[in-house]
Amino acid sequence: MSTKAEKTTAFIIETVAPLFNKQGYIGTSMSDLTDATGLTKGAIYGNFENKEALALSAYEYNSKRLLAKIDDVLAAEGNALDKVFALTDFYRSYDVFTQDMGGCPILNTGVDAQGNNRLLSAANREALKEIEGKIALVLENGVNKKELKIPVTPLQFAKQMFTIIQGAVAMSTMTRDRKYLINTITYLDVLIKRELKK
Amino acid sequence: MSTKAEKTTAFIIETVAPLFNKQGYIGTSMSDLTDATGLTKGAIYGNFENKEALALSAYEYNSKRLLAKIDDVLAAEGNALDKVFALTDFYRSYDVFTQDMGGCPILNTGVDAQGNNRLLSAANREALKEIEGKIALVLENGVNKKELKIPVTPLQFAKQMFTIIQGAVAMSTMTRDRKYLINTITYLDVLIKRELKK
DNA sequence: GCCAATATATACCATACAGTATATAGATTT
DNA sequence: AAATCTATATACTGTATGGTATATATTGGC
Repeated sequence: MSTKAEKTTAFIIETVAPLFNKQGYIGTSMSDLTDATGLTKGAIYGNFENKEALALSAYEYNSKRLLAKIDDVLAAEGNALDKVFALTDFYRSYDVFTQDMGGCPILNTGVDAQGNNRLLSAANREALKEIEGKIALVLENGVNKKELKIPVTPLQFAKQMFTIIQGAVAMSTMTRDRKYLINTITYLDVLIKRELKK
Repeated sequence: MSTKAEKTTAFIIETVAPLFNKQGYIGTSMSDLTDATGLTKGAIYGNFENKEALALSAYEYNSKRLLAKIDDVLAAEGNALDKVFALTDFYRSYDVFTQDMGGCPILNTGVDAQGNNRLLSAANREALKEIEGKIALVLENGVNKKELKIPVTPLQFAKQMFTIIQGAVAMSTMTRDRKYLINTITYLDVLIKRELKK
């Protein structure tokens, strides 16, 4: 159990993840990484095969943090509707949550990797799918327990919800104005109440 | 009137705009540009001060194309509601419109330039503001002519609408699935009918 | 069709890039 | 504590980068 290497591996990932997220894959150079970590190329290449492998690990680190948080939020007390509102509540201050990640990993990597990195792009699509699945599951359970009614399939509603949320994330990211998050989530809550009320 | 230079300047911008849009500012190298245009660095640097100035021109070219199209769409026959639906209709097949641009310039540049290029980022925010303004103006005219009622200010409603639209653009871009566009716009039309009906 | 002005191509710079081979330091085992 | 194994630092590749100085076409005015 080589604890030393595992620790530095983890340290590198944690330190480097926000950089990749903020600056993109190509926009982040190896010297950015050595500067940020205080380590040398030797250390980094000793722990990762190449820049792409590190970027992928960094993305997985970010997306797993987000997914874990969403799990946590969706595990809120109460019925399915309470869980859904716990989620919208989380996204209301999503900018705060993603601050030390360097922004929304889904949006940033999803757009950045699009034309530049197939692996990252695929990992991003996977993460997206997982989030939609988690939301859909809550809705499905709610339907089964007759806590709510949905006009479409749970997955479809989840996709619709998440699209609106991600729109708010995109707009507040691009304009650097958190009002987009706040106002859109407020409106989304109204919509959810209208649509899901039993 | 040096027609020659003006022509090549325009040619360079047109040829290069989709590349910058697809690959991002840093992700697009000067050799990408010489390859795509068939010109040499001498020709490019003879027409543009540097890479950044060219990228900015390319972005302006794309965003102006989009803004002109939006103007065109919002000039549709009929009352304000007809114009709004002409807009949602345009966005329903937005992926087709942006195909030869290399994707949505607002989203791509908005996210890419965020951490890498202040000028591009500012230009993008400006374009965003203009789009919102155009939509808001249509709504305002509709209110004045008593063609529709809005529960909030025209600008606020425009921002809300555009956030949902941009969410659909972001999701369909990241997943490469145009259903996000189609389904979200369909739902948005329902919402608009509900909210704006006089 | 010649000449001046302009526009493009060529050849070159310094620097930054991702990546590697090897040396040194640090930890682990006995 | 010695020896061994592992992890990090150093020094170095070759290549690509954005940018420039200068040479060569190409153009438009007369």
